[in-house]
Amino acid sequence: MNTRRTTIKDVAEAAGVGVATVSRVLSGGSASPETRERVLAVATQLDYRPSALGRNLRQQRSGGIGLLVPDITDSFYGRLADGVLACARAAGEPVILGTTGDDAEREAEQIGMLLEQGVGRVVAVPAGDAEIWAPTLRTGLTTVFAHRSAAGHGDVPAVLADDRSGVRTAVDYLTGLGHRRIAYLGGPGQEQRVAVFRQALGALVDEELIVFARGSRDSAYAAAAGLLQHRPDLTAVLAGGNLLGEAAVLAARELDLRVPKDLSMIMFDDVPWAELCSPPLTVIAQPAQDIGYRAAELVLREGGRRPRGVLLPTELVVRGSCGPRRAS
Amino acid sequence: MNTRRTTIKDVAEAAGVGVATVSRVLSGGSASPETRERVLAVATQLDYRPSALGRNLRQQRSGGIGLLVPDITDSFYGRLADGVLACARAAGEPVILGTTGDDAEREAEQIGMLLEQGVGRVVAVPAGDAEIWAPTLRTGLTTVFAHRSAAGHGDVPAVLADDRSGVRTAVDYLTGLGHRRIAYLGGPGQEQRVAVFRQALGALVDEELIVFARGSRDSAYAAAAGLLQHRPDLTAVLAGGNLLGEAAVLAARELDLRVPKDLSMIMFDDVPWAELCSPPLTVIAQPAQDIGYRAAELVLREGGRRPRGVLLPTELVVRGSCGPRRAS
DNA sequence: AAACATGATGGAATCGTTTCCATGAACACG
DNA sequence: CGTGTTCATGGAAACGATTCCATCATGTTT
Repeated sequence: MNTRRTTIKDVAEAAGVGVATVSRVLSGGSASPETRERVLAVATQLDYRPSALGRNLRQQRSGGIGLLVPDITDSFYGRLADGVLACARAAGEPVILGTTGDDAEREAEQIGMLLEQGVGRVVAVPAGDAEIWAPTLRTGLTTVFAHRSAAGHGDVPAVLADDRSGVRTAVDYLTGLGHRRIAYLGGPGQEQRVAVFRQALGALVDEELIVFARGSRDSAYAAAAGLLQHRPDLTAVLAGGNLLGEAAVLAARELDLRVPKDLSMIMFDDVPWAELCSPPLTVIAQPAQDIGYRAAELVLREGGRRPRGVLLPTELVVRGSCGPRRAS
Repeated sequence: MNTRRTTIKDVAEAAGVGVATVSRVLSGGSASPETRERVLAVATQLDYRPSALGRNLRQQRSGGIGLLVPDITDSFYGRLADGVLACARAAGEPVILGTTGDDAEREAEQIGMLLEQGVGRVVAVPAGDAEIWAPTLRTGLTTVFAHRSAAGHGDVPAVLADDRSGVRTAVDYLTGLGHRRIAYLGGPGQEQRVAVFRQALGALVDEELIVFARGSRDSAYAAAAGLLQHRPDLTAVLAGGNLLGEAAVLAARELDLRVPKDLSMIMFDDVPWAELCSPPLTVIAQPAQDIGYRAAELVLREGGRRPRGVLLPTELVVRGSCGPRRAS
């Protein structure tokens, strides 16, 4: 099969015009109505599709948008990615996906690859801190952070859920139910949430009840089990993500703790299975898909100056995993 | 900031050689040891990264691999994508992700974009049938199907879970428990599974108990609820995916059916929440991640001829959602 | 009617890389 | 010593698009 791609040259020849004219017509430049029509007709007839390769090389950027998430297996990031994809599709741009495993080094590696590919726009859930991002930002990479911003963030726009309000609501709800010893089970990059947690809890804060896991399921389970075993006196736990929540449910079951009788639970991120769980989990819903969509929108808006950031609302969804403090 | 990228020309100049030599050294061609060393030294010192843009244009393909899945939000496809990403990362190749929503038209659109980007390799969960894929295959796109092959499949290699064995095992298990009226709740592209289901069930098959949903959550719920309401005499249901399983659990709960007392359930695809569910769901586990990894491996092996396909084993994981047939 | 503004048009340069080909040096063999 | 072979090397073409710039035609103003 000798089917070479049809190039702009073929179109130009078939339409009896120069390549420059074809390019102009196709990218909306000025051209006389009759030429435009002829070129368009020939182009569709020949089924001409401009090669992104040639264009990219010429204008020194590949148009597409890079997407860096810690773990595409995590339902939250799956939904976030879906939002980015939806926006990118509307704009006709391809999305290059990479996972960082919440590891700064791996993140740097992925950024290197994106740069090599000529990608000029990135939506990222940052793993490294601002210091690590600074050099790559200086390369001219248009960046928008999603879900969390780099610690000590520079002026990179970020699309975030309103963690502050979410944590406050959760803490208020739990203290309102009479709970005093409330634990926070956190994941990578949740320093700010914890700060708010401390602040909201005030005098009740107990540093031993603040525990961090790394990104993996194993790590989450270990942290949850350790917490519950080490401090059986706690009566409520706030899990900072669906992985952490899953781990907490598992660990509680393992220790024969009854939810919500022995232990009240709130989980960040509403996932479909929260309703299937027994008891159904009370959660703080985050608009993951919106976060992705808005971030993609922001990163594509290259012309006008971008707002510093967007804060999207969270919502407490009360189901059945929280109850009054148990009599101790 | 006037920081132009360092090009191969800069390296050549700094090393006192021609650009051709630099290119050869960097891509493993022949060169004298001392030149090679000098060029390498200069390249690292200048932090030179070859631009994929130039290379791609020259060799008419973009190296990267395209990944087309119905829905990145679905845990199964998330894991599949993770496998593809892992393999691609090992090979240093970028992955362009697109979602098809199990819609042939949208799939065609995504393929068009990939072609435009010069992508020459695709791992896809096909939505359209073989007839739809034929023209794109003729363009020279190296394709590997994952999870399912296009109906009336041509000679495209495919990496599949052993559905046949999975369905048989599930049916055997349910009939062994005494069930006679067993339903299949299917999703897009599960014709082959249903065929096996019919075959395994033999004389027990009841066409009314075979129901299909489209890809969405709503559609899955509608199908499940409709099935359970219309045929309250059925005693077991086999759900063809985690979305379908979720819908079935929800619908059963809505109708106050007790699992497994009133209704036994088996779900295709083991997801983390299957264990959290109440009762924990008996499932047929599929190696989603492996499927993705192997598919990527296959699509990257361009030289040697590829095997026609790979079949990966499934496994019945017995939990608590199946019981003996209820006394009717 | 001359001068000038406007707009359509095509040739050619350009992006950064790979690869073909010619050149020249070094070396081996008869 | 001459011829042939091997090898490293650099110049230049090619890939397919965009875009600068010169050219030419047309219409407008003085």
